[in-house]
Amino acid sequence: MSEARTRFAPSPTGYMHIGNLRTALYEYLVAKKDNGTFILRIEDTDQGRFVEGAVDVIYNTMRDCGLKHDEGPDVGGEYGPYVQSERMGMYKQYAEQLVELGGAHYCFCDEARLEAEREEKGDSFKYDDPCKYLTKEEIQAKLDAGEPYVIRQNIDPTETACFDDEVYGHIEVSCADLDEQILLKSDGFPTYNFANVIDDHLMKISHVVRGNEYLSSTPKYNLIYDAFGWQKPTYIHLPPVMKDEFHKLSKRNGDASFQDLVAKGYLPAAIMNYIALLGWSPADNEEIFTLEELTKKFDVARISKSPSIFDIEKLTWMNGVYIRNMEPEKWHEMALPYINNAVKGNFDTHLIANILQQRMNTLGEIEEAIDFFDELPEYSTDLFVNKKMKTTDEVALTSLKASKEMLEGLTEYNFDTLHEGYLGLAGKLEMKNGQIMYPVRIAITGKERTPGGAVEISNILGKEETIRRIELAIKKLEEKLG
RNA sequence: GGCCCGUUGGUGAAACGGUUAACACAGUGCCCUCUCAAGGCAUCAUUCACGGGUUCAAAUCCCGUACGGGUCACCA
Repeated sequence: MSEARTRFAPSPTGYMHIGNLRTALYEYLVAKKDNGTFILRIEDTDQGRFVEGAVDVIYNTMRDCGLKHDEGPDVGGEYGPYVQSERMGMYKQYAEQLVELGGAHYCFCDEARLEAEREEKGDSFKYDDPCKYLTKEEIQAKLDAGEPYVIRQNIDPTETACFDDEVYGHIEVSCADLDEQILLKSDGFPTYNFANVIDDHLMKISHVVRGNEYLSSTPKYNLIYDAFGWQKPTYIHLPPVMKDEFHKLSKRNGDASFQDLVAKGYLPAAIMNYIALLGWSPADNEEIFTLEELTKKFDVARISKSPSIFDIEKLTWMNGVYIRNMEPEKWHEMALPYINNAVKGNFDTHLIANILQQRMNTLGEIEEAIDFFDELPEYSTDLFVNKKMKTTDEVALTSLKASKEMLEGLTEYNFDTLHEGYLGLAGKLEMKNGQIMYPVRIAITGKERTPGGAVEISNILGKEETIRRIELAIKKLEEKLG
């Protein structure tokens, strides 16, 4: 048996849905698990939806996610072209061949009339095409007369169609419930379903991995494979990714796409890790893994059948795990643009990155967290009063004055001397650490909550600025206390 | 409406006839602590949509019901 070949076949719409991306991931995993081939095929035949630059979005997303395809429009391969619009000429002959083989027939019915009939009969409409019963001569005559036609699938209503899905198991339907759908349109181009079957066959796709909305049309696909005498692929249908109990995740509803998440400061690796867990679970309890580890762990048998709801909270947590696990240098590099955006002053960005790494869940949280460095925000002296820290205005004033003095006396100004200095003060004044540190931190940041404490932030701000801000706070408190 | 699929806590989920129904996120409480995080500990489903059945034994098998989703285009 040859290796697995899977394909990801997105339409270039300009963004990547999370659900689509998960499908791509699973397709990649199914192939790679087996040392197989992962193929990218662009399905761009929906002219109405054509968007400039959309194909690049697909390439970029896949590259960012580490989903490297082995064959595709940009990398080539022996089963091209990999862009559907470049394949349009090749389907007609297959449709005609299918007619020869008895799997389809010419249909000359008027589209408008059919539409009206459909309208009239409503939901229960099932078309019994009179053209099926045309004789060979009648058909030839119409063809010769240049009558417009479509090619429609033949389905014997007395048969039963079944297949075994790797996820959903045995599926069986009566052919009487299946529509004889159009395979080749009157313009000579294929319908999506037909093109799919032909492309998958020609590209030797061994495992068709796709959303479960295709579950009910799969028997029809199989009938086509059978009529051609082609080998049917293994089917792996996936449960949908939902936004809530009732709705699928979709861009139409304004739900987050991959690009949106990245823009909010989520890491591609974390996104991939998270979505791998939507509809699949590992045999052990590990939840954090690289694509490579995932490839080893992945097992189609553990894909679930029921829909799963996309939970941004868990993704956020997981993204934080990725940030915390990062090499400090790497994190600095990644956070730098955000830091530079929020802080223009001449501060040590490595130190800033350090205090952020243990606290940020997304890159998007950075700017707000460090907005006090450039300029001390307006703040109320009420902040100095904190019950848990056992601080009052008076306590704050005392410790700030002492801190100022201590700072001015420092010859070496770094984390260690600051730490020692502030703690020494607490000892000397017989105050709790918090009674010194808390007021100082408020004074130098003007914020109730900050990444990092008094020592860390004093160190980053530098001696002069720290003292200046403390003096300001002293003045404020003295004014207040009279 | 016909057909197909699904249903374990707020969320992702494990369990594949016998467990006190894992684990993770979120929540709650405590600890640690110079704030916030991070980290540590604890807590959070007498119950697996509901009703029958099979079995010594059912979340797990069978049948119904309810609810939800999908699909029935010369769209992809």
